[in-house]
Amino acid sequence: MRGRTRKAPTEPVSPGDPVQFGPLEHWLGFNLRMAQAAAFQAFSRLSSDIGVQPGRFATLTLIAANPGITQTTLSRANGRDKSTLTPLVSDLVRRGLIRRTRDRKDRRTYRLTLTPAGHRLLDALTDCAQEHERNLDRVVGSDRALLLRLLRKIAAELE
Amino acid sequence: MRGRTRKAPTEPVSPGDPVQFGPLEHWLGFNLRMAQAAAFQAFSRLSSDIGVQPGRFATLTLIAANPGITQTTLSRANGRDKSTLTPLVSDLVRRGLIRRTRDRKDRRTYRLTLTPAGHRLLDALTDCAQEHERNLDRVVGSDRALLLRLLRKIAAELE
DNA sequence: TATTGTTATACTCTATAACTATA
DNA sequence: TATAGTTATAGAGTATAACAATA
Repeated sequence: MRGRTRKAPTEPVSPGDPVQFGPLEHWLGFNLRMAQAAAFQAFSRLSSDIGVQPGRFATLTLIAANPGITQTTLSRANGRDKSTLTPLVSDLVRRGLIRRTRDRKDRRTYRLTLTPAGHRLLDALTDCAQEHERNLDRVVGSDRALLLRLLRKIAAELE
Repeated sequence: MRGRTRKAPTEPVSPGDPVQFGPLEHWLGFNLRMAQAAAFQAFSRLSSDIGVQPGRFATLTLIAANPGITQTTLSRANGRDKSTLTPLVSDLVRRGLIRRTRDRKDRRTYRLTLTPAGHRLLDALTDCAQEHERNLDRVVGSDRALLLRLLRKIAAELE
């Protein structure tokens, strides 16, 4: 098996030479990574003047869709440890985008909601996301629904 | 537009409650990220006993497919700065997986090749990747070719 | 005892800028 | 001057473990 994709050692690859991607080219895993990276960068460019990193977008959207959500629930919803949320939440509070209020019944938990400023910023980010989606639609055309279904299936079944 | 996805503030979301994903659910960008993360984690699990991080895989494959490639060419091939390659290459050399040899004509550049141990390790990783691809194939079924084409198109056209 | 959130710490991946050695 | 690679440094993003407050 070894050597399948090797060029002869007498043809070293120099800057400017075309690069062979070998078996990577045919793998879904690799192309999923490349497509995701390209899409994320494109969205970052679109939202660069909003003043909040694109990584905050999902967090703000989840708080908007689940007002009063707790930090632990929120961290589970996007599959990260609760400790990763502490600095993120502090940052969003400091910017005046979200509000943390203690639960009356259970004084261990905080309830998260968006402030009016948070809603305005999320609306701006959502506009970017819609423009981004229109760009993606232009690329995938009529296969959009199928692509969405396949991506969801991958996320669900590879748990 | 604001409030489209908000629940009434009288129903706070507690741990255990179902979480609303709001508009995220319908966006290709978000689902691309979720699918990629799930696929990467699945591959990490499969390759966990090989003793090299899955992120090294693309680097090793590119060196195998382009023996004698220089660090600058390699860094461009996967879209990262050349400085990010220095510690990565040092690590792979220290593990005896790749060889760095100075070019005779241009003594500024190094030529990278896999060692026999590097080829053996890449073969093992490739076996994992093939198993991973079979798992993905089982998820996407007969839509594999279309999915691959769409992912490539996204990566290419969103540059 | 168990859970919520915080803190301390560390690791990966990435970037920019200034540097060296060669060209 | 320009290029290949290194170094120093920094910033996201993530994780684990130990902890305080509360249940």
